[in-house]
Amino acid sequence: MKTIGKLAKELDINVETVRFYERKGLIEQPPKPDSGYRMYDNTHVSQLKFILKAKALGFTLDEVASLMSMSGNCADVESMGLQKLKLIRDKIADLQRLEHVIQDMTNSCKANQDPNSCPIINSLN
Amino acid sequence: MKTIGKLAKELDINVETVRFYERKGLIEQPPKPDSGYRMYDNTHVSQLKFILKAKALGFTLDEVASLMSMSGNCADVESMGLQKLKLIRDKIADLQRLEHVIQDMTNSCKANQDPNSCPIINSLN
DNA sequence: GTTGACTCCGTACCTATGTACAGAGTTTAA
DNA sequence: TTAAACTCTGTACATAGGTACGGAGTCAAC
Repeated sequence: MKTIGKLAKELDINVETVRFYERKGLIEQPPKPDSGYRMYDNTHVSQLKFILKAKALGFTLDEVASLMSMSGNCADVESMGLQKLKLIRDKIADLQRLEHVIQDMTNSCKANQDPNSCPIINSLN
Repeated sequence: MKTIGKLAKELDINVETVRFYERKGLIEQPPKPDSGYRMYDNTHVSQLKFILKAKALGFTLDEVASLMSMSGNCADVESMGLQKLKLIRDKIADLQRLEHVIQDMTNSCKANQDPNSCPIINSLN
């Protein structure tokens, strides 16, 4: 059993973040003995690690909550993964379009001989 | 000369957005005759189109402000473009890593035979 | 000339994910 | 035993880019 400070340090997150996740209902309420201090055990550590990993994969906190409540229903989880996958791919496609546009623009800048005008600014006008 | 409502409609943006950009200093202050109503001309239309195009390329409003104030200094503009390009490429790389991880996960789900466990949930635990 | 549409200003609200702080109580180490 | 460190609750603040609203004034059409 550890206090919130130890827990946060162990997971390298902020104390306030732990309380924030508690308010959001993402982690179980820890028991609070006489002192009023939250006391955490390894269950909470596991839950928080789960949240942090899922977050790192790009799931929002609401999605993490869903994932946790699906507890093992593989079809549902897979469907959520596929949905996220589609989102990621769409975003990649978006960014690649932007990449090419901006690449072209900066190339025009490099080729530009006229010091009094800029191809990027011109194409935005 | 047109009022803010006509302008907003022409550009298909919100009236409040126009005022918001004005507060941010992105567009010139329009004259306000006796009525107190803002009156816009084609200069403002051009400025707003510039903003909308730059925004669509992924520039933040602060960056748009910089772009507009660089007025023609091609080297500065190019440098900003290259910076944005790097950011976009980093983000793409990030997303591609995620894409592969989640792809692998959902593939494991498809291959999964055990109805009582989910490879995605397991790998997050 | 009146009614409805439009505009004004200032401020609050929204999303998502936290972070910070004030003032009070608790625990721990020297 | 006392000072430092920690925790509590509740609320405000932060980012970015807007959106919404209240109450008052103005304009346009019938």
